[in-house]
This record gives sequence, C-alpha cells and structure tokens, in this order.
Amino acid sequence: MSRREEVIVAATELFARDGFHAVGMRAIAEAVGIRGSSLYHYFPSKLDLLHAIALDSTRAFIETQLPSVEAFPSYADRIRQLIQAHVLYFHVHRQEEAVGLRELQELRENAPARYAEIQAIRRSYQDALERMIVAGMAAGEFECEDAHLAALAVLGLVNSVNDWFRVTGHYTIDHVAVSYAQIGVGGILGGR
Amino acid sequence: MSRREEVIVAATELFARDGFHAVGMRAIAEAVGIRGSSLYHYFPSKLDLLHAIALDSTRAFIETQLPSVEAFPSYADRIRQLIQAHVLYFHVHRQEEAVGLRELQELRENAPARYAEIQAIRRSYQDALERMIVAGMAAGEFECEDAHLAALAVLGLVNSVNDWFRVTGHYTIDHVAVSYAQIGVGGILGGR
DNA sequence: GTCTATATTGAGATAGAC
DNA sequence: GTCTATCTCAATATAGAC
Repeated sequence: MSRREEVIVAATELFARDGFHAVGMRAIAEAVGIRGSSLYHYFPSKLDLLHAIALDSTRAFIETQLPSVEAFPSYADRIRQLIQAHVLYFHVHRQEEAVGLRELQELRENAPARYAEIQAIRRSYQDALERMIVAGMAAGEFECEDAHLAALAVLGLVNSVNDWFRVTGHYTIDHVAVSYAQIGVGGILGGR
Repeated sequence: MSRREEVIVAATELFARDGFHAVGMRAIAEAVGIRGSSLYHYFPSKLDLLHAIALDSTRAFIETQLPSVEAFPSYADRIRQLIQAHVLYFHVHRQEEAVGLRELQELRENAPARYAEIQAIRRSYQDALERMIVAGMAAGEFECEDAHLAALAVLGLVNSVNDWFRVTGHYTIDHVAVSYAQIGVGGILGGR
C-alpha cells in the first residue's frame, strides 16, 4: 500500500468516527506516522483529501455493484441480487461509505463541481435501478405504481442498514441482506 | 420568542446547513444580533446548545406523533397515519430533524449520557411502532416475517425522504407521504 | 443580559532545509 | 518525501465592567 493510500485509509477511519471537521490534519498524519505538513505532498488541501475518499468509495461501489447483476435472467432476481450485494458491500466498507454519504454536504457547499461529479455517479446507479424496475414492470414481474419513487424507496431502505446494524446484535449481516432483498423485491416492488 | 429560543432557531439553521463543527459561536451570535460571549449566558457550552436542539426536536416529534394514531381502529390505518405524519413532520421540521439525526454521533462521542437520553426517546418510538406491527400481525392484518426488522425498514424508509425530497421537484410532500404510507403498509408489512 | 477584552488552544497551510 | 519552524487565523470559553 502506497503512502498515499495509507493516508486515505487513516483519514477515512478518523472521518467516519469523528466527522470531517473534528479531525485535524495533524491527527491524520500521526495515524500514519508522519508530520502534518507532509500530508500536503499528497493532497493540496484537506478538502482534496475528502474528495479523494468520497470519489474512490463511490466509484469502487458502483464498479462492484452493476456487473454483479448481469448474470440473472429475471429483473426480480437482478434487483434481489443488487440489494443483497448493496447491503453486504455497505457493511464491509461501512467507514468509506459513511464518509461518502455523510460528508457529501461538505463538498456540496465548498466544492460544487466535485460534488456534482460524485452525485452524477450515484445518480447513474439510481437510474440503473430505476430502469430495471421499469423493465420488470413491463415484463409483468412487479406491481408498483411509480418506478422512480420505488427506486428511491429501495435505496432509502438499503442505505439505512448501517444506521442501526451492529455485529454484536441479534442478526448477521447475511440475514439482513437476504431479508431486505425480500422486503425490497417482494414488498416495495410487489414482485411475485 | 425568547432570546434563548432565537438562539436555538438560528443555531439549528446554521448546523443544518454547514454542520456542527463548521459553525462557530460567533456566527450563531451574529445571526441573533449579539456577541459571541453573550451566548454563554444561555448555554454553558456549544455542546449544551446542540444537546438542547437535539432533545427539543426529538421530544417535539414524539409528542406530536404518537397521539395522532390513536383514533384509528385498525393497526393498518394507525401505521398508515403514522408514516404519513412522520413524512410530513420531517419535512416541515427538516432542519431540526436533520441536526437531530446527523449530529447525534457528536453527542455519542462527547456526552454519552445525553446521547443515551435522546436514544431512549427515539427507541420508545421505534418500540411503539414494533408493537403495532406485532398486534397487526396477530390480528391478521399484516403478512411479514419479522416485526423488529420490519419496524427498522419502515423507519429507514421514512427517514430517507429528506435526503432527496426538494420542494422544487416533481412531487408534492403530500403525495410522497401518501405513497410512502402505502409502500410501508401495503409493501413492507404486506398489509391488505 | 450584553458588552469589551482577552486567555488559550488548535486549526489549515506554507517555506525551505535536507 | 519528510522534516522543522512558523504564519495566520479562528475556535471555545472566561473575566469582569456596565
């Protein structure tokens, strides 16, 4: 792992726990074993560091997700797989994804172009889900009134898991992934 | 409105837009028309101010929500009403609720007792919803496998609305409230 | 209840040696 | 690529006058 990657990993962990503004450059540097000023060799500013984290995590998620569904013939199975993979990925990478979701507003206020870049990627994922829902409706697999609202509902559902799931709780993440896939496809989308 | 309330309103607006750590005491004071040091007459610290906002907004929400459902005879109608009222309340009070949700972690790290206090209130709401689901299942109104997981799914769904809803968009908040109530009761809970 | 003045600390960032 | 040293600014909070 390059030093630059080490910085990203350390910063992600700290940002996820304490929030972007609560973490100083010195704290990030200390976690890597260098001095604060050395960070500026890799990132011109703290905001650039946040941008790198948010962009990397968003890209990695999308690039993992979308190909995972192509093998399934029915739209119901594709979306079931998408939801399961989404829940599992967000659990494994919960720190990056927490930062990517929570601190997006920071970029929105202070770096609109970079915010737009990341939002466009997220949006492409949402659109892909919505197209699957529309296609599934046309194929008679789903019964729902509004594909756009249904896509938002499914994403709201899966993104909420990390707010409450703890490995010390009563469920395994695999159980939650399967259950939420059923709630999404069988419940929200009215799939058979 | 008392000055103390003015401070809370101004701080809520700023915290909601920029985040707790990005807003200085001076900025809050300026929004009210006083000096930074005068804020300490009302709140002993910035964290106390955040606690007041989070506690007030959480209490106000619960006290509005739970009585609103009592008039309905069936559990399906109660939960439908609960979801609708939840979506509408979170829209009208989106600033307070955004702060109450997003900055909870700040309290969790720096004031565990106060965090626990607020979490207990939120938990009582979640438990009330879960009991309605259990009762509805017993009455044959719902078809779902796990009331606890279903309650979490419903809350995840309704809490996600403020992440994407904009008054300038294609939907009215009333339409979303009705649609999400249907998705919740007819979809997630398998209600008839 | 609000002010001025200030204590104290730490932030993000830069310059320039090595 | 990392360091020391430092700039500049703003943060939370306090003391004490009015």
